[in-house]
Amino acid sequence: MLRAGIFLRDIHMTDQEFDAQGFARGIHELLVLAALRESPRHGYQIALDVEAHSNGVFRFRHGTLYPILHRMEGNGLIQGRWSSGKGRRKKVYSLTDVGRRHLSGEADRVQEILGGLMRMLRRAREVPA
Amino acid sequence: MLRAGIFLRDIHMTDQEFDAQGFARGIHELLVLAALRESPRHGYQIALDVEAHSNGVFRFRHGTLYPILHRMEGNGLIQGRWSSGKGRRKKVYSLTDVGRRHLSGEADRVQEILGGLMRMLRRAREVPA
DNA sequence: CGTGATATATTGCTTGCCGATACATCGGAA
DNA sequence: TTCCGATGTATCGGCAAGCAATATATCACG
Repeated sequence: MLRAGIFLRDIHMTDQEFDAQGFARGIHELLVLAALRESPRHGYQIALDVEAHSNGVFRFRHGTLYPILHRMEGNGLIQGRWSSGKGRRKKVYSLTDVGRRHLSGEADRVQEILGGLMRMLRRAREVPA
Repeated sequence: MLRAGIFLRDIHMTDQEFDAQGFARGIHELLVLAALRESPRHGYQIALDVEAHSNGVFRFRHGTLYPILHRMEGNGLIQGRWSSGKGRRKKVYSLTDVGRRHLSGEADRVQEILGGLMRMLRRAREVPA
């Protein structure tokens, strides 16, 4: 595959590479991390939060959210504790230090990719009739 | 799941919904459509184009690209013709009318989703130390 | 007492990317 | 001449992951 490209000067600006498979996963993880940014929340609450804050564009299905939470807990990005209070049992997740760092790091990374997509879309918008 | 949300006024602005599975696929298809926007191209050329125009951020693997092209041809988004000239055999793809409409439609749709992600990331950027 | 919201969890189906592999042609270097 | 890398298209199999369906349980309200 061609390695060079048109914009040789900028080629070292970013060695980010787009991983299509990881991207969707990354978005979901980012949504979770962002939801936990300010304060700990339990799973169901995260789902409601994300949906509300995104005007319903982003929505977690239960079969999606919980496996993600478990995976992220396994990765050490978040930490869950069963709430000791009375009422329904709920597992409250909070950001770990790793998760916090990951949030800002990935935010930069993804934003750069989104920027590239935006540029691409702007060009695509100029479709000849 | 909660249907309402904080921004009731805007709720009808977009009934776009984020489909994580379809997103990665959609991005790839969008890249192909955008590459064919101006003139027909064959597969290998599309891969080089996308890679060059994106500073190497977006890159098609062969095992990814060709199945996608076949799928899109099956969907009627693009149309392929084997080049009749001499030299290596190559299949030249061009946008169909459906593909052209799909390009502008999806471009709008995706841009709106990207906008939402951007906003989310900006908020995530303000991570408390 | 039943329904719907809250709350967490698992299983299995399906989809899709991508590494590996295969096959073929062409130009240039050794 | 011979070999290698780039060009060019194609398929298969492994693996990851979302998500519908399903199960379980508590609580508020009518």
